[in-house]
This record gives sequence, C-alpha cells and structure tokens, in this order.
Amino acid sequence: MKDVCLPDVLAGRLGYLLKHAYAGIAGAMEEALAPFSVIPRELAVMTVIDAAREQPSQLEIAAQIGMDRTTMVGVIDSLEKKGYVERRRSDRDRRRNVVTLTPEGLTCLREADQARERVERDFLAPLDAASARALTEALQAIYRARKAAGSMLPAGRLHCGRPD
Amino acid sequence: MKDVCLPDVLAGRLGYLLKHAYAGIAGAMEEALAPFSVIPRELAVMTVIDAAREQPSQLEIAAQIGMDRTTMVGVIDSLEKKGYVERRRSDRDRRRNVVTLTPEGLTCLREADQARERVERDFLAPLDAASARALTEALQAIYRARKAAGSMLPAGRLHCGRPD
DNA sequence: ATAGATCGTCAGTAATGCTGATGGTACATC
DNA sequence: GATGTACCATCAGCATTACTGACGATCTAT
Repeated sequence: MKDVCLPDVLAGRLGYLLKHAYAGIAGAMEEALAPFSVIPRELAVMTVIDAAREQPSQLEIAAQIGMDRTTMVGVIDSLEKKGYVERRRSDRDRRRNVVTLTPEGLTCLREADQARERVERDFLAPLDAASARALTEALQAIYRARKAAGSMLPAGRLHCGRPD
Repeated sequence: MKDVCLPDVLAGRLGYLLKHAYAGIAGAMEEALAPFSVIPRELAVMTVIDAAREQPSQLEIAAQIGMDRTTMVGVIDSLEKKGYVERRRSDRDRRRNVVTLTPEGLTCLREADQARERVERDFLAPLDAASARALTEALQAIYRARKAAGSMLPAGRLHCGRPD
C-alpha cells in the first residue's frame, strides 16, 4: 500500500486517543487474566464483591459496575461454574441473590489483581511518574464530575467499533 | 435497592476509568453529531480524507483509523448515500477505490468538526487547563509509544461490555 | 388481602466485528 | 507476451455483546 501521506490527524482527537487507550489496556488485561481463567469483567465483579461490607446482590454489583442486570446473570453463571462465587437466596429478601466469593475465588482475585496491577504499570510505562499521576488524577476528576452530574452511562452504552 | 455500602473500588482502576471516559465522550459525540447525520466513525473517515494530500483508497483510510477494511465498505456506503463522499475507481490502479469528499461532505465536515471540538471542550470542562493539557499529552505519549512498539490494535479489537 | 414495585431469569432482537471466499486488477518473472 | 503471485473491494456467514420485554417469585404499603 503506497503511502498517500496520511498525517495522523486523529492523534489530536480526544475520542480517538481514549478509544485506543481503552482498547489497548483492555486487550492487555484480557491477555494477562487468561491464566486465571477470568475476563476483566469477571475480575471487576469479584473485586466489588470482595470490597462490599455486606454481601451484595446481583443487581447491586451490576449497578456499581455499570452493567445491565440481565448481563450480570451470565457473568455470575460463568464465575459460579468456575467455582469462584456462590449464589444464595437472601434470607432477609428472598428476591435477592446474594453473591459470595469462595475461597478459590478469593485466591483467584488476589492473584489476578496482581496481574491487573502489572498491566496498568506496563501501560503507564511510557510516561514519567508525574505524567502517570496526572493522567490518573485527570481521569478520576472527570469520572467524579460525570458521576456527580448524573452523566453516567445509562448502564452499558458502548458501541464498539474503532476510533472515531 | 438498599445501599449495601459498595465503596467505589473501581474508581482507582485505570481500565475502568478509561472505559468510562471513552464511553462518555463517545456517547456525547454521537449525540452532538446527530444533527449532521453522521456518526463519529463517519466523521473520522471524512477527516482522514480531507487531511490526505492525495485521495486515499478505502484500505488506506481503514488502516489509518484502525478499522477493518470490510467494515469500511459499509461506512463509505453510508456516507455515499448521504452524498458526502464519492467512490471512484483509481485511474492509476483500478483495484483501488479512491474516495473523495463532495462539497456537501466538506461543509458537513467543517460544521460537524466544530461540534466535535465543543464535545471535547465540554468533556474536559471539569479539569483546569493544566490538567486538561496533561491528560491529552499523556494519552498522546501512550499512543505514540504503543504505535512505535507495534502494539496497535490488530485493527478493531474492542469487546464492548462495561467497565472492567 | 390486594396492588404496585423489585429481583432474577430468559427469549428475542439489534449492532458490530471478524473470517473466508470471490472477482477484478496489478506487477514481476520468465 | 503469458503466467503466477499479491492486492483491493465486496459479500456472506459467524460470533460476540448488549438491550428490550416478558415472566414468576417476592416484598411492601395500603
């Protein structure tokens, strides 16, 4: 393919940069988590369960992660099949499915989380420490602002596709 | 839904932050571009065509945007149907489809691009000027580093799903 | 008790991307 | 000049993912 001289005009686009950044880290994360038999989303679910003080229901987990409750069903199915979590009808409210980590799930979480941290470190490697911190803090600031403004995703919008 | 006290553990996750950031700006972009009858990806294609010194082929556009060539077919179809671009067999190489902007397409591009800039400004609004610059530059640095390292997406990987 | 709301589940649908095959075209080599 | 290889656009088929709407079971307020 002859180079028709296409300057990288898109490199100045915030949307394009964010898309590539997300796709890049998501791909690396998937790869790094494969040895633990979990996908990023499953790790997120286990993380939320572990962090919750009381055992959360499927809906609560979904809400925090920003996932649809119907999607959560399959994720929990998958995790349960691997023996990492357990479903149980709540005693207080028998509509709710309380999800708990099994000992194996907790072990997996601890180890997989280290892999996640490695991925994040590698991802930030091209930056000096100050820039890396600035990036993270800027993203958090935007996240908080959007959350406060209620601009959070209705719960799942993310037409994939590539760089826009 | 009773609050079971789920600390926002995911807010420290780079992958989660990037996903939300991308989803947020992508959603806003889609909305802002709707009046111009284009989706973000179509704007990207028009932008690349406009920036190319010679008229690029479909494959070249796809390569630069990081899109699959089979997907590009549909995008060009859509843009052609709207009268924004024209396909033409290249004279020099009749395998290639040279894509050019029509006057209407150029007008649309100019106007839609202003909308895009507004979206980016609004997105960065929660940050002070220095943080906004730091964010953009950090993302660009990572983009360049990944590009140089050849870690660019094979051309399209982006399992949607939500925050990981 | 009865009505309305909530939770988990499932089936169906839509959007998106990729793989592989096809037809047309260029180029290099003989 | 003929032929084989590589390349481009296109299309059909498949896989993945998410959402909508409906359903049964359950809670809660009246």
